[in-house]
Amino acid sequence: MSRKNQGQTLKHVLLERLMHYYSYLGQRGGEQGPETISSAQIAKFLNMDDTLVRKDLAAIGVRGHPRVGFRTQEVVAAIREVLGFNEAHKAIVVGAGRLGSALAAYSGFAKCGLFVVAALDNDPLKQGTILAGTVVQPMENLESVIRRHNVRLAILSVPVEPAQEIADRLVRAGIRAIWNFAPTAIVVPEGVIVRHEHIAVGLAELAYRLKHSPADNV
Amino acid sequence: MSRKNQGQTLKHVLLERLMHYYSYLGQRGGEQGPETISSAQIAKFLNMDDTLVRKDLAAIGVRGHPRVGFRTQEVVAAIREVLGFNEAHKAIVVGAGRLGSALAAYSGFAKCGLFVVAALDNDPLKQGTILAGTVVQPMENLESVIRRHNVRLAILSVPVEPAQEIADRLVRAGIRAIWNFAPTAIVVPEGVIVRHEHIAVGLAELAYRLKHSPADNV
DNA sequence: TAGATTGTTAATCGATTAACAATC
DNA sequence: TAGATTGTTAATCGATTAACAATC
Repeated sequence: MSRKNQGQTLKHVLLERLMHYYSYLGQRGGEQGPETISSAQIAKFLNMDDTLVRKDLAAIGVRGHPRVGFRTQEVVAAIREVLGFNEAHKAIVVGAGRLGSALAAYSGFAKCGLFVVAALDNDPLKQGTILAGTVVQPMENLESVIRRHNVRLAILSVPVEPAQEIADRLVRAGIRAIWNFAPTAIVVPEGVIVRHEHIAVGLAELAYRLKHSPADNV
Repeated sequence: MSRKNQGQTLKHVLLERLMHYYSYLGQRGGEQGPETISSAQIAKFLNMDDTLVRKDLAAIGVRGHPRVGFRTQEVVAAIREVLGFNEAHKAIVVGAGRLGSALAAYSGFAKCGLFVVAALDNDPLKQGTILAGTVVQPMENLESVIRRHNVRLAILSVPVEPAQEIADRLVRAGIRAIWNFAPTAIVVPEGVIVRHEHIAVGLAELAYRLKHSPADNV
């Protein structure tokens, strides 16, 4: 029952901004916070233009109120609806190394409707340990876990070498989307969603700014 | 000794694309890989327009060769130079939880000139353990470690609650840039660089696409 | 040479911002 | 009411793409 955003596909950058609004509003108090917020307040916090905030919110069907601003709850609800946070997504974490276990245990995902139902690892030492409320399972169980929990999303946090092979296995097992934290590109058939999370990308900006910052004249 | 990019500040999106070129070329073989590459090859892999690749490379002063393409080594060298990967950056990891230790141990940073020289945590159980080749230190040592190693960059991976306070301490101790993995905004004085790495942002795109993917008609 | 590929100008496209009327 | 804030059109700006001449 989407509001008014049928048809057009929302742009990547818009989705990101919506997520920033969402997390700002959450941080600001959510249910208990102020009941309304103006586009200017949001814009100021996120260092952007208030017109753009209004445009974005209009794009997902939220209407503001002159002199009052936007009702926080309406904004939050609309973003959740548009981003699909209302249908609880079950996910498995494949590869329970340091990063994988950090992701499995990350509590912020629940606010976005993401629930890690299982973690798997091929290291016998990790198997059987408790992570995110469940027991770490051997890789052999991959297919059965996916089937049993009807999982559509996999968080891939294995080393580079086995990444592609495991991705293939995930796809064969019916996984519909892969959130890839392995620092390598993986190839999947058309129709399967992949998002490559490239942590070092952030370093490009940091290193560049560090190099060019005024106080840098050694 | 930058090539020809004096004056203008490179845009965020350009920096990101440079990083993507860099990691593609690295993945493709670096030193041992093919000696040249065409803008069309890069563009195809990254799903973009080849003109944009040429524009980007021209912007950082790399010249291609008609009929031949770009010399891989020249491109790599120019990106390293522009992004500041040639001056080795020392970093500390503050908060050696799962995410922090994953970051401290991540081997991909070295290719970008980033070296983690120490990790700190206030958990006595973690103190003294080995991480990234060094001993995890108590938080009391923060200032002395920064001074001793002349560290300018801090990777912040502590819980939300103490994040701001620790950030303040980092700034007072002379840290010039903070790479913030705590899921909360932190405030720093002008002149200090902060990059907030917001992992859940990626989820916005994934959840949205999962919701709107064609095969989703349950 | 012919042809592949670059480099660059001009055209297009889309996103952001400015301006301001509408609203409560 | 007066004034704060939205909603929306028009203007601007910048980024991407198309076209094509230059080059080896």
